[in-house]
Amino acid sequence: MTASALDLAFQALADPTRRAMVERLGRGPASVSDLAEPFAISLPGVVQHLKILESAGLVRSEKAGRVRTCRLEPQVLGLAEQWINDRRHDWERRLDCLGDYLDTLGDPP
Amino acid sequence: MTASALDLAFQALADPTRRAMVERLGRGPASVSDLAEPFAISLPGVVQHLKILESAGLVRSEKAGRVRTCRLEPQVLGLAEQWINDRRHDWERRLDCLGDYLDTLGDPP
DNA sequence: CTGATACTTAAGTAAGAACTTAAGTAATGG
DNA sequence: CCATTACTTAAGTTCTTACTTAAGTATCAG
Repeated sequence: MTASALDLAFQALADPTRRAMVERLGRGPASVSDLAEPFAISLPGVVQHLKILESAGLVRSEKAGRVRTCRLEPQVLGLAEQWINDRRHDWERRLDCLGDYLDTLGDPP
Repeated sequence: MTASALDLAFQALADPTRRAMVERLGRGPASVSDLAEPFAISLPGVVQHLKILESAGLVRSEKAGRVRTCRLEPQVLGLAEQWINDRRHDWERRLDCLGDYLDTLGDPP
């Protein structure tokens, strides 16, 4: 099953380590070692998380010399935000309609 | 590892079947059978998805007679949206600072 | 009462996720 | 050069997830 952009984005954000990495990258670019520093896990573990973030399109990285520099890529974050926003709007619109309906009941001709 | 509210929310939203269920519930309450109808999976499969949505706090359900009615619970959706929003704001603020810095370079006294 | 309907419970399986350790390679600083 | 530093690759383990089928238990309609 080829996962959609939203599948990959939400899946990537579901892990606390990966969310912390995204939080770090929100404050500016970082090397792999920088990203790894706050965590108690091995470096290959961090790199695996990074790969998941990259294949979700949330992060981009490039290597210069022996240092790989990672940066946040905000578009996909926007896509996820938009999906949630749409759901909430659906829900709010429904409450409005219900309100209108209740108004008609309490407001006879 | 006890998962946080955001872990549970993003994990729940990472599955396309569950997102479709949330989309459906955004348009109004539904029974378990209603929710199951669009999908090619078994009813117990649907109920398992529903449990995940409920324990993430995204959906609430109650049983009347033999029918369980499910509704969207928008607060946790708001929590997830807020987290994403915060990351984007961090990122945008950084670009602003960079812009200011570049302005000072191009604007000598 | 009886047979459908609407779930519910239990148990099993196959694939995926999140690590690990061990052993690389490839730049750099001295 | 040569030892660090900064990753990279490979492979193995364990836990979780997303299903499945089979066999329940309450309702409700006639």
